[in-house]
Order: sequence, then structure tokens, then C-alpha cells
Amino acid sequence: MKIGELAKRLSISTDTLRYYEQHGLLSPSERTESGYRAYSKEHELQLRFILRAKAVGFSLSEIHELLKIRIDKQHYQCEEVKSITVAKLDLVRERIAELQRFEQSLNLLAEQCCGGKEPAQACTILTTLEKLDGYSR
Amino acid sequence: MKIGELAKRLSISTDTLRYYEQHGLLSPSERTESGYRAYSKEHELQLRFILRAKAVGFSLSEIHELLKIRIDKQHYQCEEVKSITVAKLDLVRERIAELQRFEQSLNLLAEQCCGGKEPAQACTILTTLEKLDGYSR
DNA sequence: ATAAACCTTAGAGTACACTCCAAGGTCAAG
DNA sequence: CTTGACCTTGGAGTGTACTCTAAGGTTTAT
Repeated sequence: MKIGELAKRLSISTDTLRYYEQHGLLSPSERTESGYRAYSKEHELQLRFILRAKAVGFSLSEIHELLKIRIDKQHYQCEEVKSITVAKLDLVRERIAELQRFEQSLNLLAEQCCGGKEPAQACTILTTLEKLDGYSR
Repeated sequence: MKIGELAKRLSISTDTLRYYEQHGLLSPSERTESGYRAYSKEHELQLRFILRAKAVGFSLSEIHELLKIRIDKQHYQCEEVKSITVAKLDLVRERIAELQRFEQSLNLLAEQCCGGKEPAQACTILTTLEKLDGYSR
């Protein structure tokens, strides 16, 4: 399978595929005589794994860790896979909490503001941002 | 007030202050004879505004929009300020929803996995990522 | 035989918000 | 009068995940 076909099958670009190769996520082991990348069925499975891991929120470097384990399963333990997952879960939850703080503040600002054609001189959003105490992260 | 003093007062770096200047967020109007930046009380207020806007989640380019309004309040309306805020709120909510989908998936993966010393060959996280259907976005 | 559609590489560009560096000028204290 | 703490500039580097470009080689269909 050449790069264009694999890309089309999984709806990604050939650029992305080359990028993944550069970053050690998916390297076709063979080339055709003319130097074209040749991907096998197993490469397609690995790419599906990558895309699914991305879809649940893993970054490429986390996926890299997972791939090392996937490729050499017998030398790793469930524990290690789970700890990558739990670490990611913690990260995601932290990020959600941060965004929820933003949401709260923004919602308050939006609710207080009349949003009308009044000149912005007395806009509560502006004045609140001017007066608000503290701005920790 | 020289750059170092302002930086210390608001606990940010002088690099950041110069960065904000380069990006049109806060430009000291004066320089000392020797070319040092001189900030006024009003500059400090504007910087507080910037930091507070950051603290509620606005990006620097959104803050740029807000500053244009803040500086020239009489030529803008509440409506415009509110629409920037609501647009940001929508963005934040979208991002939260995405992260919550990640959280759901990751949580499911983590819960299913024994997390023990068992070899990773039968790890449910790995097998689920291999089997899972679809990977939209 | 030639045009279209594919493939190759290295390298630059994107967005975001800094952060760090080198090479040099200025200012206050001892 | 020198040391150290400050200030200046331009430019490069960071991390993430691509995306695009140029300049060229290959394959396939007509």
C-alpha cells in the first residue's frame, strides 16, 4: 500500500503520515524500488490505533509510550498502561477544572452586561475587569 | 516607573512586558534620556486589566480587542464588549465538552483495566484502542 | 509520447505565549 | 573607579501537530 492509499483509507493527509514517521510513530519498513513507502496491513492497524488514541485525547508523545508497549506487550504490565491512562485522565480533569473557572467568570461577566446599544463607558464587563482583585492563573 | 519595577509589582517578567509591547498590548509612551522604558500609573492599570482578562480566559488577541474598546470607550457599545465575551464563552464551552468526551473515554478505559502486574498482552486498554470503532475528529 | 496523478526530500511556515541569549549601554553604591 | 544591578536590541528557541512549498522523480492512462 502506498502512502496515498493509506492516507485515503483513514482520511488523513500524506503529510501527516510522513510527520508520524519522522516522529517515530509509524515507519513503513519497506520501500518500493523507486523509493516509495510501502505500508502493510499491520501498519494500517497501528495507524488505526494511533488515531483512536488521539480520539480519546492522548497526545502524540503519550501515544508514543503506548506504542512502545503495544509493540512489545510481553515485556510490559497492565500497570504501566493504566498509569499512562490515569495520568492523562488527571491532566484532562485539571484542564476541565481550569476551563470551568473561565466559564464561571465569563458567564458572570456576560450576565451582568446589558449588551445593548449603550456606549461602552459604563460597560460592566470593562469596569469589572478593571476592578477585579487578583488574577491568579 | 522602569520596566523592572512594573514587572515586580505585578509579578511578571520584563520579557513578558516587552513581548506585550511588541504585540501592541501595552506600550509605554515615554522613554528616559538613556532610552529606558518609562511606565505611568495608567500603564499599570492597563496591565492589571490585561492580566485580569487573561485570568478569566481571554487570549492575547481577544484582549487586544477589549483594549481597543477600553481605550476609546465612547465610540463603542456594550453590545460589542458583550459579544466578545459571549464568543469566548462559547469557545470555552466547546472545549470543555471536548475534554469531557476525552474524560469519559479515558475513565472507561481506566476502569476496565486491572492495572496489575499482569503482562500487557491482554490489557483491556490496548485491546480497546485496537478494536474501538471510529475516531471522529 | 505525453499528461495527469502520484511519489520523493529538505526545509519553512502556522498559532500561541512566552523565554532565553548575546552584546552592549547606564546607573547607584562603596 | 569599579562592581553589580539594571536597562537596551534583535533574534533564536520552546512545544504541539501539523501544513505547505519547491524542485524534482515515477507511474499510469490515453
